[in-house]
Amino acid sequence: MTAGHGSSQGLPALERVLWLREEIARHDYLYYVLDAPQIPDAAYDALLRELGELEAQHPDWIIPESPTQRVGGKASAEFGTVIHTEPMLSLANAFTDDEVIAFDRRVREAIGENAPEYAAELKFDGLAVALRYEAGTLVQAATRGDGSAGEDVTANVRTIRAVPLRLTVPQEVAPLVLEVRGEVLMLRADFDRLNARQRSLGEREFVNPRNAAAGSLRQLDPGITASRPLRFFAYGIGQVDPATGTSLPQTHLAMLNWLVTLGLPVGSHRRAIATPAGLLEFWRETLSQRHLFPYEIDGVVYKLNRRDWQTRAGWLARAPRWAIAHKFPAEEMLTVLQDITVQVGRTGAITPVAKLRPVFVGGVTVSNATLHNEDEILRKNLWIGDTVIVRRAGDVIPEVLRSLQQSRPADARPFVMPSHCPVCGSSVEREADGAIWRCVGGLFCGAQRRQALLHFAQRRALDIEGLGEKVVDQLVERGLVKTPADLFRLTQSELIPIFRAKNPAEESRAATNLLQAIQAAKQTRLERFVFALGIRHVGQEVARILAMEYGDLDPMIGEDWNNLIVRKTIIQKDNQRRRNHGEALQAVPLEGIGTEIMDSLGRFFAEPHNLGVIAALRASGVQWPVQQPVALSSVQSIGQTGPSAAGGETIFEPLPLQALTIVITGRLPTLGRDQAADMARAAGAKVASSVSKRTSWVLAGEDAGSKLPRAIELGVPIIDESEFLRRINHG
DNA sequence: GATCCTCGAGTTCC
DNA sequence: CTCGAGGATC
Repeated sequence: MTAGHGSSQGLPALERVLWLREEIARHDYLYYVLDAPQIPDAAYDALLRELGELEAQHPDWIIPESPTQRVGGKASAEFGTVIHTEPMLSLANAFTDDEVIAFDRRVREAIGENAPEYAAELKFDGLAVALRYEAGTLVQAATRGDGSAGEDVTANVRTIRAVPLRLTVPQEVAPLVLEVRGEVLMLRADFDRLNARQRSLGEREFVNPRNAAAGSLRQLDPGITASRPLRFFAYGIGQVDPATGTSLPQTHLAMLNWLVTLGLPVGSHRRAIATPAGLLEFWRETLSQRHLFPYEIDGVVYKLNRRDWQTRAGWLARAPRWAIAHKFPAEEMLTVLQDITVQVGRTGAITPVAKLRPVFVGGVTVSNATLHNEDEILRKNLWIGDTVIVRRAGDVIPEVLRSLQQSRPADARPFVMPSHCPVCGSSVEREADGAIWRCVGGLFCGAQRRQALLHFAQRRALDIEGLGEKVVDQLVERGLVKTPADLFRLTQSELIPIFRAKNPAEESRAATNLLQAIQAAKQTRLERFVFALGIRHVGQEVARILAMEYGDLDPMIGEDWNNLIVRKTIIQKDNQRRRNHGEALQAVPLEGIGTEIMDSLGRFFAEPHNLGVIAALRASGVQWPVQQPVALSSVQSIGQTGPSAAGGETIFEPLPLQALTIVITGRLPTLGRDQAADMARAAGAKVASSVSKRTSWVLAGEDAGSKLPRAIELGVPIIDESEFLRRINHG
């Protein structure tokens, strides 16, 4: 009879707790993995409640893997960073049958096998995450981030009931380390219910299940995540310990089956396919069933099934060569073209814009779409009032494809290009055979002045942080700013009313910040300044060439541009002759800058108003380091025809990327794209903006666009950032 | 004059 | 990202 209180009552209770935990995990498995629940939700909730009550009586029995511990955890100030030991790669995309057939051909060539088998599965439209299990217990969850490092979302992922906190194998035989990769998403039905709840609470609704899932997973308070109905589906593995690695299933599909046995949900629509025709058939079949799946999918994925062949096929920059995502076509929707308005751009270009009855397409609501120019409207035969087909081209920009002529209403009317600028009333003109109408108002036109200011302040120009559309509109409206030079005369008291806020301290802080940003922008570089001026045909590239060749602004202003046009034309004609005769060529001034651009420069610098603005800017303290003019044109390729540099007193150390032309695409893991471009140029390379057969190689990062398939098509080598850095450092 | 390669300019939604 | 147009070359 000694103190039996704890043990006599405790032991059966402990057994009950252990049994409840196992039972709940079993029902989670039945529900989320096998999609075959055996008990009603109410019975499941009763089990969970009973467990909670027992644990409340015996807090020392609580373990982190208990299903009651999914909810809760405390909110954090920010997410930690997780480095992915094995980078989380993205997949190359295919949009057409031909691209899939080309993929199959490349795979067969790469592995030297004629009839490889593929695993075909769904491409979930959610967020990629990596789950790390150690000895069978979930220890960490991370988002993909940029592929090499993501955010630590462990507390949030633990609340997702489809994610097992323990793998369903005895601890002794569980893998030491197993990183499971998959997608977190929200079912369409759950999404609808969540939005209904948000509506009734007066909270903001989510635009689509993907955004809802992303927003829910990135909550700093895991309690909120717990209240959101998230799901998880595994589709692959990342890091594993060496022992597990050697005993993994041999094929991708077998590995997915193995993940199921570990208690992980895997999409059920998957199969082995032997031929490219079979892949295309799978795609068509899945597309036709798209709306039967309870979640959103944006395509299907094909992977080489045998894992040893995957290794043999290898990796290409940041995507595996042995897998491809075959995307579904952009969704097309019908809506009404309610009106066509026009916008006035920086150069006065009048651009017609379609005003659409808002339509939900490709995951967002679209109400505007550019129509490019008048000819485009005529070509597509669009009338105001027409029913039109809209889609999101690529993955972002809305596009009006065509109108349904048969349903044109009686009161439909054609678009008429306005004869006068809608903003300033100046006349609107179009060059002889140009496609674009322009307002001739120049800086008299408010729209052009506004755009000129925005251009001046933009990141690639003087980079004035905080000077965006709203502020510029206010400044122009209040008559505080007419030219860029006026920006540097602004005072604190003038700015305060612009940042009208409830709290006066906020106002003055915002004003101070803007003044500081303007102050900081005074110290700039010549190429930025020349670009910022907004001279017609002078973009970043031309501004760079000019800055290099002239070293300072005054020689540009002083240049006799009309004369240079004539001189350059003569030299080019003469070079033409020399080329035919095999003679050495003369250096051409300002390579890449022809008659039109020079004419534009000449007219800009001849305008007293422009010179006045430039003078005022410099007087306000805008300055740049003056460089030694570099005669770019004299060192470029023309000298190579003969053995010219024979005598050789001056031996130039060749730069590591000398004479290469490279193209940069996608998001690089550590470098900014501009940063990488500067490094490449410093190393002697030319950085081009599009891929051609003359491109030496393409530096590709995450989410590379159309340049990557183009590079593959042209057989241009593709490298990633680390290889890029190696080449820069070691030549 | 034709062709290929680039760059400039404009753009949507959150 | 896409289209239009400038520039170089044959």
